[in-house]
Amino acid sequence: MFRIGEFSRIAQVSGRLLRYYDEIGLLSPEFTDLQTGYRYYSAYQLPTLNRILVLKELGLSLDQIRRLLKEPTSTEELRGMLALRKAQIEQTLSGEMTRLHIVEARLQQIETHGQIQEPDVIIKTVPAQHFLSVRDTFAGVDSIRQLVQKMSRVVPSVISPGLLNSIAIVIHSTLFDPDAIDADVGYLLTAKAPKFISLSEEYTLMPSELPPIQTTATLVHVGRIHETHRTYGLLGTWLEQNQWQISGTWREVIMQLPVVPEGDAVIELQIPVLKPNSHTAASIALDFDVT
Amino acid sequence: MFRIGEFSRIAQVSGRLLRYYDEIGLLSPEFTDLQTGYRYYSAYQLPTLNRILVLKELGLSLDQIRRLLKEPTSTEELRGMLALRKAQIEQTLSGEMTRLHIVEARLQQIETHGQIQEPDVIIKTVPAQHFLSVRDTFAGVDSIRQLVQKMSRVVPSVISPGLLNSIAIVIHSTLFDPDAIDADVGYLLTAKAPKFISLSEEYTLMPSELPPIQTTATLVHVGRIHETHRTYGLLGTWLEQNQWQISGTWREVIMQLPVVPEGDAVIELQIPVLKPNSHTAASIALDFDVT
DNA sequence: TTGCTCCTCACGTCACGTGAGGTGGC
DNA sequence: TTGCTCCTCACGTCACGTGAGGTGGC
Repeated sequence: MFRIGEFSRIAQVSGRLLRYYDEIGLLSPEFTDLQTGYRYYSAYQLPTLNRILVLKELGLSLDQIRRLLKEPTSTEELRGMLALRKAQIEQTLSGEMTRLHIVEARLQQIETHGQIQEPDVIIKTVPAQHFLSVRDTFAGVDSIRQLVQKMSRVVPSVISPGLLNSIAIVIHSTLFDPDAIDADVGYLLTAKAPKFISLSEEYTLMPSELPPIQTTATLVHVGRIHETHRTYGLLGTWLEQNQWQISGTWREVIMQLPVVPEGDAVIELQIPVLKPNSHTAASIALDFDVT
Repeated sequence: MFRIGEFSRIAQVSGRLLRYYDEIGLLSPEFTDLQTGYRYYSAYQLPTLNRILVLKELGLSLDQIRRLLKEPTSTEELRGMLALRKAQIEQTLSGEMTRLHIVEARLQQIETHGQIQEPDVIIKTVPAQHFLSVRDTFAGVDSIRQLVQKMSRVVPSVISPGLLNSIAIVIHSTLFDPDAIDADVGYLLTAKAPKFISLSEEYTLMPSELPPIQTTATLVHVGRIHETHRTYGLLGTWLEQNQWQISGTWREVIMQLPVVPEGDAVIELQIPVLKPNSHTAASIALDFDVT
């Protein structure tokens, strides 16, 4: 019989760990003195402790380990647990790989440019949204800007402001011709628009539903409305470097119009993307050996 | 100005997260109504939030991120943080790889043998230890066993039992010849032995210090003392499969002598090992792409 | 006025590490 | 008797998630 200190030294674990395992019923000492509370472990418990440590190393939770030790556990069940665990490891592996790539890219950039100027691109999912917009082929970025300004003045007085979210632009042109931009310009809504709205003789806002996008890369532009091209450039370069494929209709969500006449707007640029297939984590694991 | 709900929807994070970031001073709303406690965020805070999310994605802690955002942070400092982070990622990567290998091996074994019988090998470090032992060339495993029995009867009456740890055997023979085993047999001690001790006319226990071992593979044998060969076999096979290299003098630590005459002993087998070089995590990262 | 949104506690997560303050064992 | 070991709380870790119970805003 060993007291906790000896047993912990033999197994090279902390006493606290042994007490904790006792507390959660994972490994209790063979005998506990009820008077003093002293725990006494037997050498025959060492294999069990070692099994626990090995399974923990594999990344199983203490709860899973307890179940493995308690019941005789069918082979099927074990296979299931291991397969699940394998999938988990592969996931974290692939996540860590991505992270490593990005960290390395940033380090690289510091070396070459001595500067830190990576754009904060966020990949996210956007849900379906109600939209109330005008579609037209605009003669330039500036005419879009003028329409946006006009809407922001007129629409809130026509529609209950509680229904209105941000102003958004959906760009349909696939080739970017600065003199002929096919786009929808309008308001994102919190609920379905009841009907169309005439803004002027020229423009009528029509209700529609924007489809959801599974993965879209977003980058926030802070600056003049008509000067988003630089930010688009950053976003495009980033996508290329991180091997994303552009896949659908671009959107711009205007979070904030300029507060003072020539001030900064805040616009979220959204470009739908896809990740092209490549190696799986499993195929890589085969030729990987640890240092 | 957005209330917390809107802002959280725009950025696709939970309200709780925003409140938490406010609480820890990472990102506070531009304005807080002191009467109601309502938080109001500005669109101009979106880029900051996105920067936080990106840095978090890289695996930096919120504390590191706060420091990055607060001070203008020198390039040097950032380089340091990223380099540290890179090393961390490579470490977890290599750890996960090992885990994946082991999980896969176990799954493989279930497929082929339908059984689970992997030995619970533990890699650990053993510290330097005081030793009091007899060195001899023994004519067989059984004569070692007899000496061990004799010591366990005689020594505790000669030396204060508080000084004694387990009985251990250090095997010097490099080639295993069952009829001529060069070994030290004796007691591990809790403190330096004051002097040598005569056990009989034939044997005198001499004090020494066993050197520490950085990495040693251990496996616990439960069974007859002289039947450790099967357990050695398991340990050897495991080492081979996991590509460890055997590197030094083997040891056996007897945790428990048989309680009844032909009963089971508990013996920890220790084989010093080294990991031969192979790919580094970095070199692998190069040809890895994520699904 | 009725929902909806926001607020502040406060506990839970996971596997222990780290004291504090007190007692048993040789 | 003096150290050394062991004991039981109980808080801390990290980054929030998840209610509970109550209130502001339109």
